[in-house]
Amino acid sequence: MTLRLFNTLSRELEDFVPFEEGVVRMYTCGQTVYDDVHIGNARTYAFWDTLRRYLEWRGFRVFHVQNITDVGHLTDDADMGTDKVEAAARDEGLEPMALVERQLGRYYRDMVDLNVERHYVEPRATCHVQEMVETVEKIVDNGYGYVVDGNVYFDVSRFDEDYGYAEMSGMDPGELEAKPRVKEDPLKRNSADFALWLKAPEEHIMRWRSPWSTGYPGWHLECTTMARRYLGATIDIHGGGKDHVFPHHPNERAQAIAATGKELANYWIHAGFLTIEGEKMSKSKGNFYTAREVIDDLGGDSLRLYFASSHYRKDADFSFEDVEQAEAGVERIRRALGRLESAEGGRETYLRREIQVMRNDFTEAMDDDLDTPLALQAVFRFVRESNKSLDNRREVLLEASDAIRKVCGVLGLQLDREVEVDSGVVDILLEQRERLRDEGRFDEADEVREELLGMGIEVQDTDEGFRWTAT
RNA sequence: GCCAGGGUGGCAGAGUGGUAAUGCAGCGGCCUGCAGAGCCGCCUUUCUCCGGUUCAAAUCCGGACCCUGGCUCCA
Repeated sequence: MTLRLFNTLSRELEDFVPFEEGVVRMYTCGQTVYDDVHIGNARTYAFWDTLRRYLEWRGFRVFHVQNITDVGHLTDDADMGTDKVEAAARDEGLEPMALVERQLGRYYRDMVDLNVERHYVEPRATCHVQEMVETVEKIVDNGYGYVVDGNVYFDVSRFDEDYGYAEMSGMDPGELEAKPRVKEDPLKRNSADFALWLKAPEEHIMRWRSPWSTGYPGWHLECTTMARRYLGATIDIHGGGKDHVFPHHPNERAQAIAATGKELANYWIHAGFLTIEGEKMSKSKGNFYTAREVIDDLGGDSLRLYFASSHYRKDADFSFEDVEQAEAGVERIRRALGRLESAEGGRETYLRREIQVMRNDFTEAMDDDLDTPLALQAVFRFVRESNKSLDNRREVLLEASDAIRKVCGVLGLQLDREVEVDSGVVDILLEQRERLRDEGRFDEADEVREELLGMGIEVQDTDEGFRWTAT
């Protein structure tokens, strides 16, 4: 069995073979920290996290770099050079870097609650401008860039002739036309060309020195430069949202090849969108939720299970109801773990075979381009098996719970519950209830149960006595 | 217009030629003092529509309809 990934470059499922045996170098496009992480961003970052954890499950050593963009590139109007970070900072009356630091804090809090692991390196764009300038110099030296009035542009038609530009997106550079709403930069030779370096207008705060002008880098440059800086000339996996299929990734790729003659990445992976009521969420329509509000409402595990329950390349239509469904699924898994870990066990060992079945099914599903919904099927099937198998030896039950935790861990589930209760009081009430039940005073026993429920303690009676969980 | 991807049962969502996974919700049963959880069964001859290929199609071919995204801000 080998892992197969859908490579946007070939539009086919391909066997995944890393450049160096046993090691995976991956780079994914990260957050521009001028605003809060929304659930669409969260889905994509959670997916990279699952991909990375799965590669590790498969035995690879993974170097995963995800950038932090702390400078805003351009907004709608390509000519004006307005910077998103700068614009957001102005709106809030903050210095740009103060805004960045605040948003970065919020970003990390979201990632922690989503159980997205820290990345190997999290390079910041503003720390690498000098290296971006060097990339542009190489591109110009190799004849793929041209300078006009302090600006530098990438010559797409020249690149297309030499290497082919349309491979990933299917977009023919000759047929590219700017949308009517975009004011075409008159300094470009062709519509398909894009900026490598732009001269900063007087009022522009973000500005760096370069051989061509005091200005700022084109927005495709940071990934090209930082991926190579930390992972080497050709990386294994480059990921991003599917909106990057064009123009961002073809341009990154073109820059990298133009600068060094080497392919930037062997596998290009693109994640689908989360929509709301069938429409892409966007700031202007206001139809989006922040990851924070969903996490606060339903918890990180619910969100991770919700994400895992649809395939990463497919668009998914977000609704709170669906996350609530996922929450119920998380509870089902948690209860099964509770049973396995607290049961006394018996003498059987047949559950061991089922553990192996689950692991195999899980791996097979994940090998098929990270089919997490199918992988979940294996988990839930095993949950049912284990619920029926508490007559197995205790060590087997613990193996089973460990297997569930590991497999769910790949999907980013933590499955632990915060318990903050005064166990002394709880124990007294539980004891009291048992006594009342023994005496047949059920009405009073039920009152105690209600009282416990009010404290967040749910009591359940089982064959082996009562059990309680914190809600 | 050009490029890309979709339409599966109440909901979500797998499934690329051979009885439609799995989860959620609902209903019935077992269990229970009751409840919950758990287990068993049902909802489920149907996969947007129309043709075709095949012993056999949600799955392959042809056509239609509908939806979403990208086309230089975007996960």
